[in-house]
Amino acid sequence: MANAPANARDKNRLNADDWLVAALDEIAGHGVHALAVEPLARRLGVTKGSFYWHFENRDALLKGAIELWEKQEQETLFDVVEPIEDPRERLRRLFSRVGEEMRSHIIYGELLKALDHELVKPIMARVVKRRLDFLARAFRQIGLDRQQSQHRALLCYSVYAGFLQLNLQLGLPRLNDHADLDAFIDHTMETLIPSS
Amino acid sequence: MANAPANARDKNRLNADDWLVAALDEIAGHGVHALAVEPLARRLGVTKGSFYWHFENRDALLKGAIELWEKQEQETLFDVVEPIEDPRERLRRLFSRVGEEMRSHIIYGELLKALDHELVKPIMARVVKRRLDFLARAFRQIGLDRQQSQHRALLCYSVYAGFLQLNLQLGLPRLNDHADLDAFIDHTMETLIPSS
DNA sequence: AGCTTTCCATACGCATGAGTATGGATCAGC
DNA sequence: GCTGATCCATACTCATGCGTATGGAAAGCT
Repeated sequence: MANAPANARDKNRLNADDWLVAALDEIAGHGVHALAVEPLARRLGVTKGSFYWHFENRDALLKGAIELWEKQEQETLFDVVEPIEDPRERLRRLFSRVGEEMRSHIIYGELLKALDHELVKPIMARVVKRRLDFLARAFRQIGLDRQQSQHRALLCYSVYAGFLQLNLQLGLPRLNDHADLDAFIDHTMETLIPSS
Repeated sequence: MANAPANARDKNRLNADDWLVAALDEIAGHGVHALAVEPLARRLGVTKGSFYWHFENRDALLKGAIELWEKQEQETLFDVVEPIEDPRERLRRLFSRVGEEMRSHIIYGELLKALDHELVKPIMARVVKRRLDFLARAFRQIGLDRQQSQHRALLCYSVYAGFLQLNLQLGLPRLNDHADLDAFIDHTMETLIPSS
């Protein structure tokens, strides 16, 4: 009875969550296609025998890892930004998040690159839809009409997705130090968030 | 003497260019990581023996394919857009290209997803730099200062890169038909290209 | 103490893909 | 019509990764 106490690490044995966390590390470090059970087992100091006790197969690990990320993401990001009443301030807070919580952005960037995977696509589809709706709602509150709000939301989110790829993979020209990154984010907010 | 007449297909034997074209097809269809010589050989109706005659290894094929794409891309896109004098019109022409020449965009999107590959990164780095400079130059001519031009260029290019991922992989909500896509592109141009 | 559940190691089989070695077939040129 | 270059098939080796089968050790319960 009672759900397993999650990350217990009783003696030095593993549970499913340990594998999920390690899987997210691997995704963050080398991408979805690099997520393989044997290398992961080596990193955890065990063998495949352990893995196939906790999971049905590799896809189950991948699915669990992504859903864990989705859960953490929704808690640590939207539950903080959502309650802000002023829509402009809410958007600004959201934009400035790009310079923080790197791990989550990195994982998202890797998931974006794996959208062709049949397991990743549906999960990401609902994540993207939720975020687009969130953005569109804010622009709606600012005063844009329905169509403009949806377009502006997609525009903003495209910036986010594209910037992640360009900035994380290539070390974008001149954006190494934090000051320039902040300047760029400011420019982006001024351009994409209507002021009047 | 004289360079081999490229795509000659003399009898029914292959040359290096045939492999490069097929490689780009494979990249466009299933991404860089799916580019493998044995499946490609099957698709071409030959065996690996043929491949290793024309190429040193898989990396050579990948490198050649990307550079072929880069060459075609630079010819068919920038040589057409570059000569337009009015910077705003030049940018608009560039933006509207997103709805055309899908194959090239698809390949670019796949290359974006493979930026972690050591062979892809340097090539894409120079492609991105060239395009960012191109964009920044246009904004400079419109009247933005140096910093603003660079920021706006990066902003535009992030939109491009991100939109590719979202639109090509997920079938973005509501943007199925061409009319909505055009409307979104119009919205993007109005937002990102200064009017006065 | 004995039994059961939980977690993991070992040792398989199977598939895919890279790369090599070698010989056969075909075509050009003399 | 012989020769050499070109293009490709066949047949390997090697490495990696998935998934399974099975037994063993440790922990918990009774």
